[in-house]
Amino acid sequence: MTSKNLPKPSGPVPASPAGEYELRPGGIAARARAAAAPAYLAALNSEQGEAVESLDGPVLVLAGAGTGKTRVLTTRIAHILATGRARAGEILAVTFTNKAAREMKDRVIKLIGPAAEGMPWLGTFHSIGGKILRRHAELVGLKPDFTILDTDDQIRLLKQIIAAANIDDKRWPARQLAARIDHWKNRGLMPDQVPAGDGFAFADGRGVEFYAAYQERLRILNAVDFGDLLIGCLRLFRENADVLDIYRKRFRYMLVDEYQDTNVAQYLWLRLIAGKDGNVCCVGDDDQSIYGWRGAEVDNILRFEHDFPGAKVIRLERNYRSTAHILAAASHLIAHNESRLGKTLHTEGEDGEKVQVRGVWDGAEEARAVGEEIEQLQRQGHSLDEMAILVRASFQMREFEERFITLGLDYRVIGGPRFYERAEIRDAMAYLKVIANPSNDLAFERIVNTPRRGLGESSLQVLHEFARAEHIPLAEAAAILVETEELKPRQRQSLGGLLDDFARWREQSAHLPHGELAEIVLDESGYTQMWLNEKSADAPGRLENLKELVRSMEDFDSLAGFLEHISLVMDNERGGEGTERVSLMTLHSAKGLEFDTVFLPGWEEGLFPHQRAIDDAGRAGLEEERRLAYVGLTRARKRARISFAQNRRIHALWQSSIPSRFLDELPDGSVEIADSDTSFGGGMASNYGASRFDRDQAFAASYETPGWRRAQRNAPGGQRRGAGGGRAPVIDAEPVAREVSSTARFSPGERVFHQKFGYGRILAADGNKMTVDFEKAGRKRVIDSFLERH
DNA sequence: ATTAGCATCCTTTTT
DNA sequence: GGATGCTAAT
Repeated sequence: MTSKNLPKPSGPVPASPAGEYELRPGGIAARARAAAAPAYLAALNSEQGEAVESLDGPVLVLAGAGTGKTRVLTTRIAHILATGRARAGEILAVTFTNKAAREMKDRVIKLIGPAAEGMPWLGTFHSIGGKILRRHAELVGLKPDFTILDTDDQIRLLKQIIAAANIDDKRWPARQLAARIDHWKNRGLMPDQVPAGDGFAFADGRGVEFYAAYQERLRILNAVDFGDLLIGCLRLFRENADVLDIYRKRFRYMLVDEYQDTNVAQYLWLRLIAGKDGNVCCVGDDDQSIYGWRGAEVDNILRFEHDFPGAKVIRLERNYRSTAHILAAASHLIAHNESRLGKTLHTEGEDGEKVQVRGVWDGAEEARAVGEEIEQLQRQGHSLDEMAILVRASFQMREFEERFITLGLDYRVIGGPRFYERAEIRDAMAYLKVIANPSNDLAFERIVNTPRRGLGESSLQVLHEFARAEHIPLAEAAAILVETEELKPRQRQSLGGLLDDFARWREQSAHLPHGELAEIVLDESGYTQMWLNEKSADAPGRLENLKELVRSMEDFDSLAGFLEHISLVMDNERGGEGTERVSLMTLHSAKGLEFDTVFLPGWEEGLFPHQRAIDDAGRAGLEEERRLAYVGLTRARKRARISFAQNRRIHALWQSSIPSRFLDELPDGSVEIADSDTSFGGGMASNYGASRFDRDQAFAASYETPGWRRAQRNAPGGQRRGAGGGRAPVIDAEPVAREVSSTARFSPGERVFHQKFGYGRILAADGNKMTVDFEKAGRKRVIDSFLERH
């Protein structure tokens, strides 16, 4: 541990900003000066301490799972403040999510008191980017009150652009273009910087053209999308050295959380502000990089020392979360990755239980087994809050939910559609946005005919044409048009009524509390009524959400403040739940969380690792999947339970599956095979053990299931997989074209046997998909390779 | 303007 | 299997 950066134990606090900086009298700062080492430092181990105290120059903290990453980050901030090296306003601290930002702020406050309260530059990349951009909006062609579009608005805008170019948006969907543009923005590319080849990927080379048109539209609307919050800054900084200079001087210390998740644009942004040798501290874990598919560049973290010459790299390898067995399993697994900086996690804790692996017949049995185990743990006094099921794909959740409902087991789904993404919230917001800013065309368009006012496409068309010709916002165009005969009387009246409503609401907004205003608006617009009339099952929930929205508005003192906040923040926090619940979520959303017991179902080839990941990105994709497995395992403090099913229904088709290769990558000594006595005789679970551990053969090759034996029998050499069965070939790390059996192996009328459904007769064949009328199970669609002639 | 029927998609998710 | 989104029909 270095101590050169420590404040001199009893000497005066460093000069300059320190003098201006004061904590509460007699607070921690005072004690820090008095004591040899401040209390907050004493709580750290030596590596953590070094990470906190290495304040000068670039530092990369490689923080393995459960090694106290957040503690380092927050203590570092506290340390900077307490030693008077910088004031709160001189520290830039960026995170990816608002949740992480909030948590960081709370913890700093806990460490050194409310002095941290006013950290204006602690936030997400986007919120800070937005803040900077707003201050200098004119320099990049925007007005300071620009609106931030979300994905939905973005797509509607792109649809218009595609339609305007007379392109079939069926063949070239706006979603796809949005994804492309997003991708470019993630890499920090403006339309004129997109590599020539890239543009051809959309609509025969018009992608870049549309990108440019989209940016132009945004500028006219005085709007930006999420990506612009960053690349807008890039442009601002590059074109205005003086502005960049302001921030370079201001941010004496910079901290970045989850550095492995940064994309190129974020890297460039940071690099511009920090320079080559700024006091930047990036904390991350290359082994937990799981967002490559949305633009994160693992390379950023792998190349850190190269990008910031002379950077100090500190590894945090002491794990405080998991038992030795869990840690061993995770470490052994992740060691199979090639692209990594390499860390060896260790713990001083107990061995604990081994990681349990269980083979089950199908998804239903998997859910049953997990449910049973949860109930058993519950009976032993374990809290449901300390158990989680982490799935690879969200469709896997359904089976668990169904099971838990029949068991009466309380569960909560984490993730899913965010509160503010729900249609009813977005509609309500659109009303408020139009009130706050009449020239917000996208918001106006969204609600002009919601609820139905007879203002359909043709009316809107007229509005659009007029607005465009006159270069005025839609609402303004509407105000003029209602005075004319352009529209049919009914439309004219309806639109006029709406405009009058808005005028009235706008008038009221000046003196009414905005919560109350929102209520009035939702009521008088007929929006509430619209949902009351709706008889679908989710209508009551939507009304509930609207109430929640009104309630949450009361926390803000101005409508504008609320709108700004909500476009960037608003999480779907479910506050005040009293009951204990099991958590159900995807592996991705589990990052950063921890539980005593973690269930990891669905470890099957094709599902996990996911076939698409491998097809799209080959070895890199596989490695990211492996990191996901690593993230999953390291969420567990005491118990990790993995399972795989032999049969799984994917897109309404039954497929038999091969256990995940990741199972083979777990160390024997830390894994045990669960004995599952299933309704199917329980043979296979122990066979799994036998083949894997007793005979010490390549696990998959000796895996004994009826389906597997059959596949082997069918193969000419009795060895190669997939050779004769017409089934998908070995799922490999490299992209592999799926074998399609050209000839149907069965014809209608034939009698067949299926492992799961028993005997039946072929009704129809569609490629390799067979419709079979089973004697016991009824009519099912199955893949031909799971059928046997009988 | 509303709605039924049809095709198509189906990994992960934040801002 | 199911959700979603568009077309065509009323």
